[in-house]
Amino acid sequence: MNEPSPRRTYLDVDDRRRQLLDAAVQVMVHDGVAALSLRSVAQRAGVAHRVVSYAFGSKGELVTALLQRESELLTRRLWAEPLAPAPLVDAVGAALHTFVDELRLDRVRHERLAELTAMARSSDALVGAARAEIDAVRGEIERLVEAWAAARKTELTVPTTSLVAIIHAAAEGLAAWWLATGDDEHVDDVVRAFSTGLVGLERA
Amino acid sequence: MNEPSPRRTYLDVDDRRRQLLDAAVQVMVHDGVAALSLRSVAQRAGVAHRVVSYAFGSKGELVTALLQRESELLTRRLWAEPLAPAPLVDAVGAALHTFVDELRLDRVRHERLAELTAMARSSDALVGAARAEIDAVRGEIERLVEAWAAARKTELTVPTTSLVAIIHAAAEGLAAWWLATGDDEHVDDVVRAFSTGLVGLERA
DNA sequence: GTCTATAGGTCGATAGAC
DNA sequence: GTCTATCGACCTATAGAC
Repeated sequence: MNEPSPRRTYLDVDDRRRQLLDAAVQVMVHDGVAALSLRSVAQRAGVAHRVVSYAFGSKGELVTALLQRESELLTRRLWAEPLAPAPLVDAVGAALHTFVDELRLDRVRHERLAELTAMARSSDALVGAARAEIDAVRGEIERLVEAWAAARKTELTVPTTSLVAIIHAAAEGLAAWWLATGDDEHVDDVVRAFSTGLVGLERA
Repeated sequence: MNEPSPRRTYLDVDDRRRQLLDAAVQVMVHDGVAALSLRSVAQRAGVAHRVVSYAFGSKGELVTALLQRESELLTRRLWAEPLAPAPLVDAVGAALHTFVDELRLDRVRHERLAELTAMARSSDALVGAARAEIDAVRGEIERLVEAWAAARKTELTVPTTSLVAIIHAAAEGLAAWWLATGDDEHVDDVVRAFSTGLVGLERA
């Protein structure tokens, strides 16, 4: 019944952390953020729960690391594609479509990250990480916009920060609305409206 | 130290529930969703924690009732103003400004409701309530759009459901983006872009 | 008011890497 | 032999249920 030789596997702390974060993501996706605990993560990873304490020091550190890694990874994925060197309206419209497609590929995971982020905002210990996530998103969008502007060689009629804020808000809206409703039927309408809102922001 | 006469106050179950939900809102706003417990709510209301069990049966029922009441109340508040009988772009732009103003009046409370809703989506017991919240929002927007259309006597170039989805997504975006960033400086830009996206949806 | 389950945190011992 | 990572056991606080 019992294993003949318990054969411990020894990992470097950094590797162990990565492995445990993978396990944490699985727990979160499968059973929800509320199910995250030292024990559930340890069980999923096949180690004693003490190992999680050892690797992260405390649950707070685990959640902080999880939020950081997930938000960075998923944010990068969502904004991986460069903006096409086309008129602003078309470029952003295409980007928003790509954005939704990316959400679709890992719907539950994005949903759970949203939950984790919402939770983080009301926690003194995590509010910093939530703030960093938002800054990272803004940064990614800014990067895309600047690359696009350089390729297009046209001028904006508004400051870059305004355009970034608009695209950011549109993306948040798309994410929140689609994750909540799953309304595939109206995605095109919403994307079209959001991109149409950009007319006049680029000087011909 | 103790009150001389403990003078119990007896309340009808419905009144007691209302009072406890008020207390729950206070706990949630003051200490976050994670701090919600039978005991914290009871303490805030000044009753024995057993009373909360009696009134709601279980914590799940308490949270369900809380989510229902909060989402209905706040949704109604956000969409209380009728759409002005003006061109669609202007009417929706004004509505979105009102929407943000309303968010501002009770920022933390809206933030916490968002957290509660995100949590509800991954809970089998609460997903129904979360779904109902979304339907209620859609219903409110639909009501406003229909009243506006009746007053304007113009036609839409898209189905009503499309316009509702667009406004809904815009509102979600505004809420998520503004609650996350608190970026008052760019609210006007975002609202302008979102309403500009509606050009052409109304037949002149 | 009490019981119990859960979960975070900690200690001593040990297996395995170097 | 020493150091690091691992494990199981234990303690305590919290919170839901009865």
